[in-house]
Amino acid sequence: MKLSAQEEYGLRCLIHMARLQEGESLSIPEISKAEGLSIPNVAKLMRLLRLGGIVTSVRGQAGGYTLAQPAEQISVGSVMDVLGGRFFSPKFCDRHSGLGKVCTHATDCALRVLWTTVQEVLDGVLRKVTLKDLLCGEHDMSRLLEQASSVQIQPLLRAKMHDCVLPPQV
Amino acid sequence: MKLSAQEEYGLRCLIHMARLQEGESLSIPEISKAEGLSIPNVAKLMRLLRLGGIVTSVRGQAGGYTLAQPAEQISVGSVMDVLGGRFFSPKFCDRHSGLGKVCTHATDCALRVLWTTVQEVLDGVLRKVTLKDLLCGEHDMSRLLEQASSVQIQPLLRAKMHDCVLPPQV
DNA sequence: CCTATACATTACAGTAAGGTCTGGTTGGAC
DNA sequence: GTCCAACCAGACCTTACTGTAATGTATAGG
Repeated sequence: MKLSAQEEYGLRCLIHMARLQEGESLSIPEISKAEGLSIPNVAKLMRLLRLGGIVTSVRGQAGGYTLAQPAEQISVGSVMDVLGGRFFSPKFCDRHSGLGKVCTHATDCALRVLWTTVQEVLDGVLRKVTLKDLLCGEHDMSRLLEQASSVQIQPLLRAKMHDCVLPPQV
Repeated sequence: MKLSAQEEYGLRCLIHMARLQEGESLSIPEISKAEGLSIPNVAKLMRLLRLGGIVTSVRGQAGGYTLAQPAEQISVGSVMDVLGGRFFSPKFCDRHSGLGKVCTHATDCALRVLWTTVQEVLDGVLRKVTLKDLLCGEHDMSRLLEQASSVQIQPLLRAKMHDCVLPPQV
């Protein structure tokens, strides 16, 4: 449950692109120089982001990368999904059932509810912060986060609970 | 930023131990059987938890593991720290400065504020949930999480901001 | 004592992720 | 048409994570 290098570096590259004016673009060497990352590494990150639909590229001598949408419409959450996957995906329980085919707690799992909630809380914060928000300084950033961090996820959880058919408690 | 197998499996083992009565203990083979994990893997997980101070062990024929504290005093957050490390540790920026010695954004980094906030939000949820809470069913769990997920972290953030000496905005 | 049981420790193999390197393709400039 | 900058793609290497194996050590019971 650690922040990964790809997530950090990829977002840093995007921050530079969010500063561009209409019609401008950035090449891989330019991003590399600005961020202090190797050219091959930037190329890989930008490819990932292109495949994820976050940026678009133009080839050729005057080519480069631009954001696929305006900076204020790209959330940090959507970028994180592309760069590092989700904290708790639906496939997680299938892939971690231990030696048996199904998890011991398959029918009634308090952990699963916990992880789902954590995922919702994360989404609540990360989907409210856009690339444009990251352009301001630390100080302005903190103001935005005060709002985003007090997420109300009760309705989401309730809906989820209704889908669960619970066995009788022993 | 994914939930790791160690975090999931380790917590599952602890859930079984939280069900023990005073004076009882669980051996590695017992945990292994209950969770459907291999004996060596359980041994590795329990060793980690012992080194982290979460459980205590007794050797010998009548040995086994017990929780180091009552289940209601062990938070999921403290267990996660032992099993998978923290989401955003202070060392992160040092280790991900790119090719240069210091990060390009060292002086004023909106990302750093974002990650710090995410860490606070995670702690807000995970430190409020204890092993004892995980013993109940999914339904009861969701009630607890409704409270824990509406965290107020503003005071924490404000304090953090005061420590930052910000350069003048351009 | 001696033995069976159970934890402790170290080393190792398989797998996935992060980064690098190389050759290929595209497209504008001259 | 030729050249070159820049993107594109895949293979490759290094590192960390995950799970396994084997050996050592401590305690209870006969």
